Amino acid sequence: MPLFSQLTESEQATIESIVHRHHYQAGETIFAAGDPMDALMIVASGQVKVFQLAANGKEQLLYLLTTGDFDGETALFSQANHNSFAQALMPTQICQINRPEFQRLMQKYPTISLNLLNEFGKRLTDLEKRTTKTATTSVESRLADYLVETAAQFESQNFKLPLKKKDLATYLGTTPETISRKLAELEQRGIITQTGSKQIQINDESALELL
Amino acid sequence: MPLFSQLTESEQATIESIVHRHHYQAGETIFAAGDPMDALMIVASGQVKVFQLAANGKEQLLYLLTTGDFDGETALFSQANHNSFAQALMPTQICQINRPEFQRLMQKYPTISLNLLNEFGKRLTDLEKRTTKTATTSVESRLADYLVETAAQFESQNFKLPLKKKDLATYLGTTPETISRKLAELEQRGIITQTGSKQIQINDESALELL
DNA sequence: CGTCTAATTGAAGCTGATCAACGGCAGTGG
DNA sequence: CCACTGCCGTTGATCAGCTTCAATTAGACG
Repeated sequence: MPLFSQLTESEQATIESIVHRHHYQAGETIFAAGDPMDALMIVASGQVKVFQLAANGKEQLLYLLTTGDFDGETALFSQANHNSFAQALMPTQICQINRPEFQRLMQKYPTISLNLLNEFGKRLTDLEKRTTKTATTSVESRLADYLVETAAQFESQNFKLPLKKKDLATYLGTTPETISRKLAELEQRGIITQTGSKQIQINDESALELL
Repeated sequence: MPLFSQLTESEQATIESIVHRHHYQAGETIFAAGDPMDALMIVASGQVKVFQLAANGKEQLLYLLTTGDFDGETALFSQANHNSFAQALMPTQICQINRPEFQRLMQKYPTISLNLLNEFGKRLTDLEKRTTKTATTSVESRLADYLVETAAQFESQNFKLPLKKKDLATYLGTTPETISRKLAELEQRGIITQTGSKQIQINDESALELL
């Protein structure tokens, strides 16, 4: 729980008692756009995708949350509704803290708001970068970029995509067909190899980087 | 100064004494990507554009700051470098507060960090929405959306674009040529009228909204 | 008044979306 | 254990929206 990492064990235990736990199966919706947003959601285990739906029905993947990630902070201060959807991608444990209780925590432990500010900052920086990439570069280079970043996360040149290609497409602002084609093209050029389904082997990282 | 709005007058006066003032002319660079980020920047008067440059040289406009807006918060906690550029679009007054002094302020007046959190939240929500729009809808509908929002800000159906079309293009993730064409098309359809340069008259707001 | 940048307009080309059909894999139920 | 049924992913063909390049005009500012 990075949010509470600076607290002592007994303090963290107090938080345990405040938290409400929920379990979701793969495919289940955790919240939908329009739902009142009155709690902070922390992913205890599993994987959650957070996305928006455009008026034309197209999906945009915003965040992929895994253990320790959280969401729903935006309106922990002012009342508001969700503007995105959250869906479990696998069996997932969620902890929730209500707004009033979270506000009390923040007052008691100011370090929490600092952690929050840091997390917000990271997210902003990340989104700014993604916005720029999506608007100014080709699908090919966005995909290349994603592969490099993902390899860095896994600390391995051989990894399994943590996402369905369908979702990866909406993350990169494109379609599954295009992803499929571009990956095939990269493989043909010898830059990557697709072993199993979703399993990717990077052969020439520098080539990827200069796309 | 929305950041300090909850403080008393004398407290705000104290802040006055901490602040470093700078003046920039139209076109001047306030900071560039790679510069060390060690101060919070507040726009006292004027207009500032914050943008990123992609590897291919293309520009992406992220924020347009006017009086009272601020930037540079992302690294008020951890040392880091700017990843964007800021440029004055007209004669502009800037107030700066160094990291250590700002941190002291935050400790003394916790309301400031709440204000910061709120502002971060707004920015995140806004960016998420923009990312979705850019990735999932046509230039036409993004432009229509922008016109509606801008009219709402000015509280008038007849307003002057606060931006050069060139910059508007990078804001909407397209090119000046396309903006020009789309505006001409909207005018031909009778939905808007372009009176002076940059002066826009909305004739049929509902038509814009359903694009 | 002259210069420089912004904006417009035209023509051409390309990237990527869309539509449709097929193959494959996984989970389900008999 | 096998067959059935969806969904995911792939591949092909077509098409449109937008970018790009180039040339011209308009506008801003000293």
